[in-house]
Amino acid sequence: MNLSAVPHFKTHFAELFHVAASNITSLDAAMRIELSRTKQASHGDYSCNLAMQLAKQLGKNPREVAQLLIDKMPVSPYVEKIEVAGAGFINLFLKNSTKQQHLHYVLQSKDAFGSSNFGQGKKIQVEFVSANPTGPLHVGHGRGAAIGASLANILKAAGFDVSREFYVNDAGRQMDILTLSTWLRYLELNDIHIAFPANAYQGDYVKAMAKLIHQAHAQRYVHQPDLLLDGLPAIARETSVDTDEQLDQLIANTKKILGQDYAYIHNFVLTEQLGDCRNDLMEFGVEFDVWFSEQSLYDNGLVAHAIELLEKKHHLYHQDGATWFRSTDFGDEKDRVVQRENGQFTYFASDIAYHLNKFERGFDQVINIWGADHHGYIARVKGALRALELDPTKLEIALVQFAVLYRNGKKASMSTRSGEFVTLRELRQEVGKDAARFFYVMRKSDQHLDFDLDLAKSQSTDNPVYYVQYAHARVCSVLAQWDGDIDDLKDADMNALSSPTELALLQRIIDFPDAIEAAAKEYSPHLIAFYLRELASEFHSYYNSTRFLVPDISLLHARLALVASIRQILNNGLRLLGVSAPEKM
RNA sequence: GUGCCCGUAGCUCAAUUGGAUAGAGCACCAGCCUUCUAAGCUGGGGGUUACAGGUUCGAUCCCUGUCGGGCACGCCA
Repeated sequence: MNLSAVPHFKTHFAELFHVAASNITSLDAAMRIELSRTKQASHGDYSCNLAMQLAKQLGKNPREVAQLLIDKMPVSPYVEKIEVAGAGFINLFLKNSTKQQHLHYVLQSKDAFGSSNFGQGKKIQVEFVSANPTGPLHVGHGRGAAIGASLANILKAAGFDVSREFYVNDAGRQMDILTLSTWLRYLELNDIHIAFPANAYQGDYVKAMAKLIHQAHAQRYVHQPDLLLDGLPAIARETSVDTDEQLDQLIANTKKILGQDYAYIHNFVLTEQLGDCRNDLMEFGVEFDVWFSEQSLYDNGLVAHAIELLEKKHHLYHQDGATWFRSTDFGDEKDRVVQRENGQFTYFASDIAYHLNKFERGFDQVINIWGADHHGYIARVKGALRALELDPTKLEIALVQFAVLYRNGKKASMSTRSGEFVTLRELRQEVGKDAARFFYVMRKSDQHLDFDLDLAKSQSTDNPVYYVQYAHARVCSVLAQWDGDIDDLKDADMNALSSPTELALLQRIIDFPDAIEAAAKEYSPHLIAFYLRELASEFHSYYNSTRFLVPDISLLHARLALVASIRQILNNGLRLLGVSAPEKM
């Protein structure tokens, strides 16, 4: 059996309604025929509001239109009955046998059940995390990582051709500050002490990198530290530097003193931090197809190229020695500098080049997952795309709100400038990968997340991760005690699965591909977390009410086919979220 | 001050993007282990969807205003 053979009831019914409606009137091309799942069993399994939408156009009351549609509808092999209800809803009831037969598809599709061709192989890029490689990832990056990775999995399952990308900010001033910080720590190891700037990187990881350089090269990079304070006020000799201008002066001096060796240290710290970041993410179950270097945009002349393009299209002007992009022509609040008075391009300039490059790589859709604090950049980036005559609707920017950690019911400190912040690694060590991944995507991503550390660690009914995993482990335990071949269940007679609980579970199983499709369409991984919780809940209830290992072989096989299917879906769903599905707990 | 996002049960959050009687989980109360994992289940109370208008067959969702909260407003990245 191939996947396309799995019936998709919503599209099936939509097609039937389309035929019916076409027989009655000419359909507006913009009109979408939508099927929705009902909330109450008395309303059947699916309902359609098409009659209410057509009522005005036809000049008839909605219930009348509904009946007309039903009369003109081709017969469906899956439907038990169709009813008009309420204000003009059309409710469809699936045959029990239709629901029961669906288990065959689950057991045969296995890992692929839930996947679809919704995305039609369209090329889609998801760019996420993209943290400055200047220190360890913190818990804020963790949420972006979890959401991005889950979304990429979901999109892939929904039939998109997905590319995961990490944009490495390896070109900017922050990297210079890290290089300076590391060199100063290195000098300290050589007994040369210069007051450490307050606004440089304070973390212990900087000292660790300095130590590595010292161990490998001893005094090789000491040079002439007495020139370091040139151009700085005398006070800088006693107290630490703390303004941006002074820090920039220190960086300039360092570059002069180190000459060729500056590149070595710069490259060393970049490699170290990037490696650490990659490792951290890998342990978190997050991997990328492309690590895209900002520096490469400069090296290949793409930044200059992008700015030239804007110039040619007359969207730039020069003022106060700087070059400005007239983004107010494209809906931004104010114009933005792309090239500074000192000749350096701004971060925005490289970002324009980066997005131009993304579009030139031929993606049908590009998704940026950004921290919510970046929302002010959306207008200018989209504005730049329009200025370059690119389609801004191809770029979707998904904002992720911050996660706030709670311990003992109180806010846990998030980040301070002293370098003392909660890292993603610490979070993983405290609550584990599974809980962290699940908690991060439990809420809609554009909502604030209260991350309860105690709850994430607790091995109790309250913890939604354990709740879902426990359902999986329970099925495994039952199947292990049965000790038969699961492949035999594919041929089981499912007619015995006719209790309300069982039929509800079967419908829930049928819904899984729709849940993935909705999550893909809305860029909303939390829908998968909610779906899994509901499936687990219905399973636990079933488990407590019904015995599976019964003497009647036919009944036994039918029930085991059902719980084996549930296990398969729990497994598939948890995999999308990067959460393990343990066989024992 | 200006712009964007948000306001749903005591708490944390959903609600198929305009559909039917707004749903879950905590917490609270009362029950269920001699039986496939009690990390589980069953039942119960709890709401003027911040407030006031408007749009229509129909609004938590769309529009306007008010109140309250978050974020952003650099030739930083």
